[in-house]
Amino acid sequence: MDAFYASAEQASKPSLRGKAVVVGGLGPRGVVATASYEARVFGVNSAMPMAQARRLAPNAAYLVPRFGFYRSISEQVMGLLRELSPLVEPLSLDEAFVDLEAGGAAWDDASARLAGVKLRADIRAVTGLTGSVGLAASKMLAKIASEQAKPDGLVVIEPGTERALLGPMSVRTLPGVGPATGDHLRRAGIHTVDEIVEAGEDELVRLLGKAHGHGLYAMALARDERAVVAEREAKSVSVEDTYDVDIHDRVRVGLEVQRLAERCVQRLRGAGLSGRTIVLKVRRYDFSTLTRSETLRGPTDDPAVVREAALRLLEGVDSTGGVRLLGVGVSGLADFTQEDLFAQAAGERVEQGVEEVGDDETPVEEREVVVERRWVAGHDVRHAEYGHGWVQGSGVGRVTVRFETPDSLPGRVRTFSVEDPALETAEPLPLVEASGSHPHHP
DNA sequence: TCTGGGGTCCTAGACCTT
DNA sequence: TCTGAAGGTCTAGGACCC
Repeated sequence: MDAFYASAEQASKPSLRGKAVVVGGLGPRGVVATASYEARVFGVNSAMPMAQARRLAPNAAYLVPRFGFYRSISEQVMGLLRELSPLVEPLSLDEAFVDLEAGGAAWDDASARLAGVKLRADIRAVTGLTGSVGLAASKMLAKIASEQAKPDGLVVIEPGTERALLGPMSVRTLPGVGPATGDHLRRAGIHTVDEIVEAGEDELVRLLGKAHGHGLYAMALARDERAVVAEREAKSVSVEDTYDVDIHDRVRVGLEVQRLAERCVQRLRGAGLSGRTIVLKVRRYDFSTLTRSETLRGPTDDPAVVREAALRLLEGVDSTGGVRLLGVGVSGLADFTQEDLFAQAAGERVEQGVEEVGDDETPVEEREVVVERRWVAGHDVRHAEYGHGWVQGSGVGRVTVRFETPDSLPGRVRTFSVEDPALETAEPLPLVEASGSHPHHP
């Protein structure tokens, strides 16, 4: 999908169409998740600090991501892909590999191109958004083709033309070559894919190590046999928070770690999983990051067990100077808690009050805070009189709403008291009229 | 410029077992 | 019994990806 989050927001909010839109974290330490093509003109790009984006494009619309909304669109698109083949490998909400041959949807150049053209039309019809398609004989090349196809295009890499196409490209084009490896290669005088081939496999292994060296050399020769794998199982579950200002108070750090542990377990349980290895992640004031992990005797999904493990790990971490990020993760996953009978028994004892004296501390997040209704910029609302709209901004007791829907003209703005009883939060509206949402072909 | 959140994979050393 | 090779597991860190 092209500039997915930003495009979804533009489709949902007519007044933003054709305008620079930046989606990402709005806090002082936020980064850009997606910039609309209009915003990219100003030099705004993914992963850029929000502060920098605001300097480059002060008049862009800045929005927080609405993952639930994007997920619902993503599911529609993935559904279209699964009609082409059972072998669909999602990479993220907005990207996936499809093995067209396995699905019988394509067997040669012409049929593949046809499938791609039709897919793009279907995506457009079902979601109202544009997607780009790259067609090639391997994952690596399909990915490169789709990059070239963006925005709103289709690119085929014809069999036999791969090496010539790849040769002059930057090493950074190849999957697995990021900033560090790119620098490493550059220092060795290797800038292009052709120069990787010239350097030879042994030299690459010497430079980058076994796995990476062999892998990259194969990629440079356009050799990529990786299969499209549907339904990859998760290997870890983690949550992390970056704080607006560094935390110095050790007690506060401990409380945050407990909160994160609870959230992590919620996600773990939600997925019907348990895990054996607990990981604590700490990013310090100077951005240095360290992890500490502990492997239990068996998998657990018990919040108390994960919380205690995380706190034990924290004891071995020096946080003087302050902490900017904390994270808790669980890996070594198993389906549910099959072999955790001992821990379960221990947990039951705890619940019966046999163990653990003096643990009357309420977990932080349980303490109900009396929140006034919060109007989140970018989120949908409904007003009793004016209908559906979205929050453009709020502050000092007022909230500004723009009244428009995906199929309306750009709407006008009104301001209300944050207490206005006529105003309520609302779900995002579908981008395309539900009726003809799925064009079925004869 | 000052760096999110959720993941995956690889490496390498320590330690243990065979 | 000693020694070494080989392999597994645990831990920490780094690179990369979207």
